[in-house]
Amino acid sequence: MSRRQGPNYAELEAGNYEDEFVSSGDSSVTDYSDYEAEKKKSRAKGKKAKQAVRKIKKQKDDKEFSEDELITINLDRPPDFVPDTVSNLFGRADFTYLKLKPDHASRPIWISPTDGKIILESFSPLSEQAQDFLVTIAEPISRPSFIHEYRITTHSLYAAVSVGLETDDIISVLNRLSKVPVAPSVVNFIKSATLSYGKVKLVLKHNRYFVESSQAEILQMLLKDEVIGALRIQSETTTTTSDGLVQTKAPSQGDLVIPGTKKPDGTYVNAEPAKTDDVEDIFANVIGEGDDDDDDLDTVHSFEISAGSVETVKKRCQEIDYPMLEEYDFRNDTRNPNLDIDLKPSTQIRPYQEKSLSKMFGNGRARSGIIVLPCGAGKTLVGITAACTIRKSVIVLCTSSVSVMQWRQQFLQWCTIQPENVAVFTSESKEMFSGDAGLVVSTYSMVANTRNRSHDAQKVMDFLTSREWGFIILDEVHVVPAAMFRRVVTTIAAHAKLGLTATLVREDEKISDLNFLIGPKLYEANWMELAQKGHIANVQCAEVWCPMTSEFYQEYLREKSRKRMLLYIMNPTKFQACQFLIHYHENRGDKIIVFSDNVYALQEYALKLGKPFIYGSTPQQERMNILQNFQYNDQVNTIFLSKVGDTSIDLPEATCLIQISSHYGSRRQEAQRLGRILRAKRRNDEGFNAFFYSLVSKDTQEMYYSTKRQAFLVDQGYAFKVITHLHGMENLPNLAYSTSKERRELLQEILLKNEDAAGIEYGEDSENLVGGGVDKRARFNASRTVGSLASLAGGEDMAYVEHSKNRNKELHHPFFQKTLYNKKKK
DNA sequence: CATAGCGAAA
DNA sequence: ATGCATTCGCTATG
Repeated sequence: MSRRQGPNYAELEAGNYEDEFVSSGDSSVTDYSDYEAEKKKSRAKGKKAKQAVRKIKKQKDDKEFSEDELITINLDRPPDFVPDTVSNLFGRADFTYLKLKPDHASRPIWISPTDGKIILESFSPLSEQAQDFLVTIAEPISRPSFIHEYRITTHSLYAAVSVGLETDDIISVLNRLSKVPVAPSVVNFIKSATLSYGKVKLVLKHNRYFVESSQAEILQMLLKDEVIGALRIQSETTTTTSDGLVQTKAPSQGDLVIPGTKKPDGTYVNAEPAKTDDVEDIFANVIGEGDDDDDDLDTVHSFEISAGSVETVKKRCQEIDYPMLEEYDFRNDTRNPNLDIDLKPSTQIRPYQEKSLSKMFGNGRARSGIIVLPCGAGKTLVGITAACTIRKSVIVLCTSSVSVMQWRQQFLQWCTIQPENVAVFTSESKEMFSGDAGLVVSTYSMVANTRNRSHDAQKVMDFLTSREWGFIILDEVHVVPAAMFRRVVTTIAAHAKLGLTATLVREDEKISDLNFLIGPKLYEANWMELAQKGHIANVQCAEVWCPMTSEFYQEYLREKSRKRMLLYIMNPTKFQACQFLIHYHENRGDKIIVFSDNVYALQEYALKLGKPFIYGSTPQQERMNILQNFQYNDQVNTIFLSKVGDTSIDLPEATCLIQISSHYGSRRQEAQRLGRILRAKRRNDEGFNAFFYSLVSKDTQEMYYSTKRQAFLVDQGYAFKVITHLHGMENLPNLAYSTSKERRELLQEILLKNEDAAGIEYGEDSENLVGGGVDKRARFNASRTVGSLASLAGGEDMAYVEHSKNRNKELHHPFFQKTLYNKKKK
């Protein structure tokens, strides 16, 4: 299969380079060449790593190829293949001089010599293992169906080293996977970037912070640094050697078992994938559960710094390319009391959850870092399992008090922790656990609050800051402002930190902050892969182009940006499309969520269609009421949500999502919203089971934003289908705004509403809508006849037609009556 | 004493 | 630069 595909593709692609990237004067500038080839030779490796390296060396096809053996890329083929699915591919540089290895067809990746970009053919049989490896050592840039793009950066290499990979492993595996010999520039970059990585550790012992390394020279070097040297604390209580450093015994490793990874028959899930050939063996050794420690030395050296200067030192270390790893040797921590917590025997964790945890606990200690999983993929369970592995006091921070209750509930559901050991710290409940160790769930704002606290809150805060925490879980790390984060991380003394997020937006200032505030990215899941394996829903994404009606477009052209927005959101055609899609999917048996950023539009839409809606000022009680009805009441199949739905509302499983206002091109929001229907994990083998629509008014600004917003999802491999015509929409009974009179009235209303935009008072009506009640405003469209929809001209129909009405309903099990968190009294 | 409503902050 | 949603603590109300 790939034998056949590989060469073809390679040649086509090669041919294409010639045509597409002629004369490459402006190849992207890179600092790779700046790294001189010969720094110091990398130090002796740990035994396991050595074994892995030896094993690779043994592979027959890993030999060096002589110049004669390499194939010059054929430039005479026509450029059949246009690589527009991958952002920029190799830029505009000319790589036709690269020589292919003779067996390039069986090797899945290309590596650019100039900027560390890696292209992976995801149809290669080796692709899955290669992906495992590449996400470890490189940043995923774009992962559509056939070709994936990665990039090696200093950050990604840092992450690779911190999960236990060594310089030589990285280079040899890369070389083995690559169709072309890995360029010396790339090798040198990897060497020089990783040489200093993973050598310095930050260790919290007895509430004091130590900078630790197995190499005294490195610490001496750090102490000579003007920033770090000044922050050192000389303490009398510890004995120091002649060089001024403290010497202690290096922590030893052992056989750590992550709970939940055992199958019922007692065998490890780990051992499950049958090794079919040596290739997999290599990957298991090199990438897999890399439990090799950094060195075999039995002593480590350290010096102390104050808790207050931790952040400065960490930042400085990052700057001088000696980033500190934070590790917690929890099994040898006798000072902090153990927490009696374990996963319930029935709890099984999934392979990718286990994989992410194995990155965290790879060397028998708990590494600090970030795990990236799409929403609905069980981030919470990963956090809980990690807590059950460490078995020390845990503190969980989330963004809202709603998720606080969810975390609490999940902990009680999945593991054996006693309810009296669980404390909730929010504005409405300020608890402390009574035992030696326990679990605290709180919010960022509660902990990071700088304003004056109530007396109780202060008492709890003192409790939190006075003790040493084994583990801190930081939920939704991407939303927390850096400043607040800083405060949290510095005020709470925690040995291990785990950040959880669904979307780690790259090339963002905040993300690099996270790198030294929490740690490197330990694991990032591939959405498509999870969907294929049935862990999350398979989603069909579509962008529906709704032409503006002529009246609206006239006004649109006249108005300023502020009013323009309202006009294209309230575009009658869009409204009709929305109405049609709701109708269509309700008949399919879907549960539908409609998102609108704009509160005014949200209310207009919802009221006119007679659907319940939730926005900021909807009281908590009523939200619950609406959500309960949405989940269990067959009459309520559609709800409208404002931005509240993005975070902090526990949405029941919906299967269809419609976006009517997608302003401000935020990729993260788009991803987050898509995540709302990923939870609906059904029988994926039957095709798509969730639908995501973006309604866009044609020829307006929206088009631009929409493309921007989709970028993240496209990079994750989602294909957006453009729908220009909704088949059958004209025949929908009660189609709104089907006469020009109605449209004119709407336009008048909008232009009027625009003036007094502040005074919108429909909030009080919303309780009437629960349970499918129809608002008085809905009667206007009660018996309208269908008008012609000349404006909705277009070629394509909706691409999929499914008529099994009850398919999706089957999975709403009537007996799943969830206990209401707000029924609970403190 | 519980709860709703308000303003401030970020 | 602006809108939206959040949370916290205070205060009025029965």
